[in-house]
Amino acid sequence: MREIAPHCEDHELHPERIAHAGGQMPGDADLFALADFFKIFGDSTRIRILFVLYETELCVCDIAQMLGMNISAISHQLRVLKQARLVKFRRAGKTVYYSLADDHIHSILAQGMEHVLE
Amino acid sequence: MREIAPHCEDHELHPERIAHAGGQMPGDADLFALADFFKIFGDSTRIRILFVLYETELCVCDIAQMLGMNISAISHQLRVLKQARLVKFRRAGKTVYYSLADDHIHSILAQGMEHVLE
DNA sequence: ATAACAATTGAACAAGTGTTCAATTGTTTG
DNA sequence: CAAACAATTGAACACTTGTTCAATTGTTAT
Repeated sequence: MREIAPHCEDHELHPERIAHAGGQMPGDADLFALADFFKIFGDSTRIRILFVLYETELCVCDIAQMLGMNISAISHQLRVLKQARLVKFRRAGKTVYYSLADDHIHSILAQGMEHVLE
Repeated sequence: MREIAPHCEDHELHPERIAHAGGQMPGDADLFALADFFKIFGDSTRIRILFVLYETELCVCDIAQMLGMNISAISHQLRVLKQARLVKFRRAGKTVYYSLADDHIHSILAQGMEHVLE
């Protein structure tokens, strides 16, 4: 028997505010999707990968060298970024070139960085 | 003796691209700060808290009730949001009211949600 | 001062996550 | 076909993180 929010069970403290806040909220599914979306950006390795791809496409090897990490680690993170559709790729012979998926990603990175720098 | 990016040590694959990509990159400190910033949004409980606060201020008890979680869990997450300056608060007697720190937070949430919904 | 209530805090636990190492896939060249 | 190289994958590990429970702080009212 698990107790949840025990203090407020009987007397809602601010029912009118709760009604207002809950009025036009996104659904739970969308909220979870949003958290998952931000989660991708919440890792320094992935952020650094996204920024080295900000202006040009690069192969896995290039990225690994620029970040001073081994290729396997980069490849694992590229897979995450790929699945989240933040990067796209094209194969040219043995080499695979990665780049940002679309301009939306640029603007999200830019806005986030703007907030951090202020 | 740890090996890093073993394949590309001698022959950089795309030195001109690397120079281009690394040209006007943010410094490492800013990149790590940005990752930490996004990390805050990357949890469904925190995202839901931010959204119930989107239009109105609420006390801890209200939030706990709306999210169906106990007060302690909410309070812990509010501390994280407080430290990251995503929410502000005011005390009124025994009750503490939380609200979004500034309009910047609204726009980041809105832009993120817009991306998820498309 | 004592009681009651909102909220915070700390410790502990379970669950999730990023990196490494080794092995494997896919592609090109001799 | 075999060798070489870019990249991917899986398993294991250490590390981080969110929630819970219990105890504590801060405020108000009797």
